[in-house]
Amino acid sequence: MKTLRLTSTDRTVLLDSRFFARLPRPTAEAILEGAIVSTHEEHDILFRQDERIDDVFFVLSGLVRLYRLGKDGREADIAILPKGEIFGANAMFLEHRATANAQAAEALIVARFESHKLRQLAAENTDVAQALIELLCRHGKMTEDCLAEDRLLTAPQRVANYILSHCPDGLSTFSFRLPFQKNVLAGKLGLAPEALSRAFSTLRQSGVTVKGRVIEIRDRQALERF
Amino acid sequence: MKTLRLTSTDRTVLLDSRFFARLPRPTAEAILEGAIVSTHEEHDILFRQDERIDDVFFVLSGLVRLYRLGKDGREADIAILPKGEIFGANAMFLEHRATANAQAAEALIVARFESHKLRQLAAENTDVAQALIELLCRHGKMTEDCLAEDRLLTAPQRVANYILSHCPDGLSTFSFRLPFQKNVLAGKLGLAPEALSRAFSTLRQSGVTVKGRVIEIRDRQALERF
DNA sequence: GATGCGACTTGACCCCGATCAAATAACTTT
DNA sequence: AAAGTTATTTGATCGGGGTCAAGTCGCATC
Repeated sequence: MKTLRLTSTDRTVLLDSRFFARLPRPTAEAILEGAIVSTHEEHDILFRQDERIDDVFFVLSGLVRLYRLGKDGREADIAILPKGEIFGANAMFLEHRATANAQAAEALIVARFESHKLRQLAAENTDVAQALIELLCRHGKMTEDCLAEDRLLTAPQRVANYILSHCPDGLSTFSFRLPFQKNVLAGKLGLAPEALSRAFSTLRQSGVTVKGRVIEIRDRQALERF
Repeated sequence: MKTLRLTSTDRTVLLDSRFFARLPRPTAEAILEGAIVSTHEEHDILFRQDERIDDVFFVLSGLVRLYRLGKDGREADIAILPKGEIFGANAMFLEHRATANAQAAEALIVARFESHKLRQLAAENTDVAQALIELLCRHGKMTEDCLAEDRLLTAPQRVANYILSHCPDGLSTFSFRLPFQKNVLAGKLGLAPEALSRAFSTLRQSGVTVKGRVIEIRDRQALERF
């Protein structure tokens, strides 16, 4: 891990992100003040479940995987965070204890902000508080979605859903590139890699073609029916 | 459904709840102003997923079940809310759309507050905003816990966990009464009722006795090992 | 374009938990 | 307390997905 200071492109990524974009510019700048940037290799651990953390993290580039560990060492992904996402914010209000492990799912650059400072700001400034509230609502809803998918959908259905979530409305045929390794996608969907693979081959009969990381859809309706 | 006004015991339940207790009394009172109370029969639906809701709800007595519906009509519980819990708050910040169905899991009394008013208050008053933030963090963590349990634990392990969460530290032998029907517990744990029943009989060999709603533990350690 | 390694797929097998059906227990009502 | 519900348990069966073991593919490197 190497630590650096914010570059000007970093600032752009930050200020354009959902969280900061809704804040008045000076407020956002105030938070950026004192931010530290660090780079990490794939598989590096940023922090562990139940560990004390005193920073809030922001993904400048790369991918973070949040996961919990079972007693037997098995891992359950809680969330996959791409560029522009914040994590570790909930720890601020939960005794500063991380609720999950955070790992770089690929080469990664993060910015970190002192959480006591951010928390202080949230306590004084309603804009910051609002931004946090919206962040937490969005994350909460995503976790709920995940839980419901796990309980209601089979593997092929989850994959179909995932694909559809990347397919703009209206288009019936469509193709895109997976934003990460199938490995990671499997974890995100709560599946073993083998199960993801099998799900893709099941979906072949509904017009889904997989070539490396590129997914092609021939028939949106068929997927929706699945 | 019948609608009433707040009784004085209602006020006590509200003001003693985690959400309101952390607010300055006058602020709390301001929110209670204009609250409406309604009673519901078991199985009544309070609102449906994606429906517009303009209130935040508070459980005065009874039990609420939040669940999502699958395309095939199957249901997945997102949360079970006992007396003192708030729900529907996240909708305030998500276009006023409910993220799940809400149903009375037993005879129920709820208070409701106009969400635009509460939201307004949160935007002006940092105490209210803080209270909301903490609420959302707690709920978020609970959903995460649920997701991780689903992915990491077998049915008997989830049940063992649930029992342990009701067993004060230190005690090795212990007994308590389930706060709701096994039916509801099954849903909360993401199990079919039959699976819950079988889980209980599996745990019998680890010193768990079930008589109606009463659960008795002979050996805490055995449960923890499970 | 050959080589090599890691990512992905496929096959075989098995276990957990869903589902359906039926029996039993626990409550309500009367 | 008897009758009728409604909850819960138990049995039997089945399917989805996890795991382990081979392959095979894709991609980077030279």
